[in-house]
Amino acid sequence: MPPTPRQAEILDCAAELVAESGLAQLTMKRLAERVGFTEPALYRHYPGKSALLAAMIERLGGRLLPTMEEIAGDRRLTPRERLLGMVRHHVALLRATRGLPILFLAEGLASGDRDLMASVGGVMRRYLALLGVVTAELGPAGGVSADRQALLFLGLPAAIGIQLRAFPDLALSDEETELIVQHYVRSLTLPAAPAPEKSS
Amino acid sequence: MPPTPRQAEILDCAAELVAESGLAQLTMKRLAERVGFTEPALYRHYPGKSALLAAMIERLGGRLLPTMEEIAGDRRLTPRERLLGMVRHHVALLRATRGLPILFLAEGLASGDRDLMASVGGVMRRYLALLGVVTAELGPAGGVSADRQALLFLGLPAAIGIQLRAFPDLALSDEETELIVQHYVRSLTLPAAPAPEKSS
DNA sequence: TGCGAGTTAGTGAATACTAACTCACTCTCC
DNA sequence: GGAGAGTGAGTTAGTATTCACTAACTCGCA
Repeated sequence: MPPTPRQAEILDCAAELVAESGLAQLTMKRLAERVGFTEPALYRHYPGKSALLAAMIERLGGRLLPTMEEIAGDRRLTPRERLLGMVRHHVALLRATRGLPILFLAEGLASGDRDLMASVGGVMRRYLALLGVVTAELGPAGGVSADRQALLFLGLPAAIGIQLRAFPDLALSDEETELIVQHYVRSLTLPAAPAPEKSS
Repeated sequence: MPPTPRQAEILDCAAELVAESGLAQLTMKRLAERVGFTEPALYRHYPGKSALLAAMIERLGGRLLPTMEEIAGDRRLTPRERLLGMVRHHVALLRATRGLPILFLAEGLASGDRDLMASVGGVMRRYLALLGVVTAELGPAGGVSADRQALLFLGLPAAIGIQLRAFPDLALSDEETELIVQHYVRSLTLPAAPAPEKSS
């Protein structure tokens, strides 16, 4: 069930509003104004706000997951290359959407809304599973099992997302971003690293 | 201005409520019930909700920053050891509070509330500055400048926080956590890593 | 007696959602 | 081809709920 043209227009406006001023500013009234008609008209296109949010998340997932699956399954690439490609794509999506995914996650965490967290969590779990498939090929590193390592590759996108929304003054250029992504994935996929000195 | 005993009691209950069911569930009414009296009585102790939230954040900062400063300034330790200690302490605080810091960050991001984001951002900036002091001693790594590297050490706590609140079923033991922290800091502080193969 | 710390009862604003209506457009039947 | 029914998509006006916050009171106590 792909969105109708009108639904797509609504989703576009909703994403704009959220990118501009956060999810709390996405009220049905403000969204209707942005689209250019009145509040009750929105309910002709979506049965309620949670359906609207779910559609937004599904749309984001559609921009994230298929490419992820493609990269994760590309056996011409080494596991390291695949992880690099996956993190790169995730970060690129974050930057292109001004941190939209992390805003949905933030809203889910802050509100405790079950449905919302189920939508967001569903996408994230599939993402983590894909990472886990690839880290499994690398094997455990530093005593950390493959599926725990997958969590680590969530770390950089999370940090980038936080920077985007909370510290826009620390903006990273495309080049800096690419360097950081490479440095990050490269470092975390080294076959063996020397043990650090014990801390007190 | 340390909190009065009654204020401390209120802050305790507020932290409990948030840990249990998210910041959206922290209403003045529910908080009053939890403390054991009625809503208007709260206003005898805090002039409003934002003052209450600010006090909660300041309290969290008080549990995070002094230890951070101590570790960052301990010149008996190598920079790697200091970073390890700082990340370890941050992660320990997250786990002890069931992800409280990331919930405040999430609320700030989702709500777009200026005052709240100023409180949260203030603590985070001081944290990032301390990390930056230490990464500066390490010098640039993989073409990433010292202050950009500081962002990276936000990545693991962020990932751990997300796991705590969004995927409690993936809970990490203390031992696993310590291994992950060590692996993470160790990997990201290697003096030089071989370049990864270029991805298409 | 004055004050700190509670109470009851209530206000106003914001929000998701709804009821009932209008109106243009299309399809059908003659 | 045109009258009439049905429908999709908008409108105005309103409801119920939830929230932070307040006014005005009570009560125990130094």
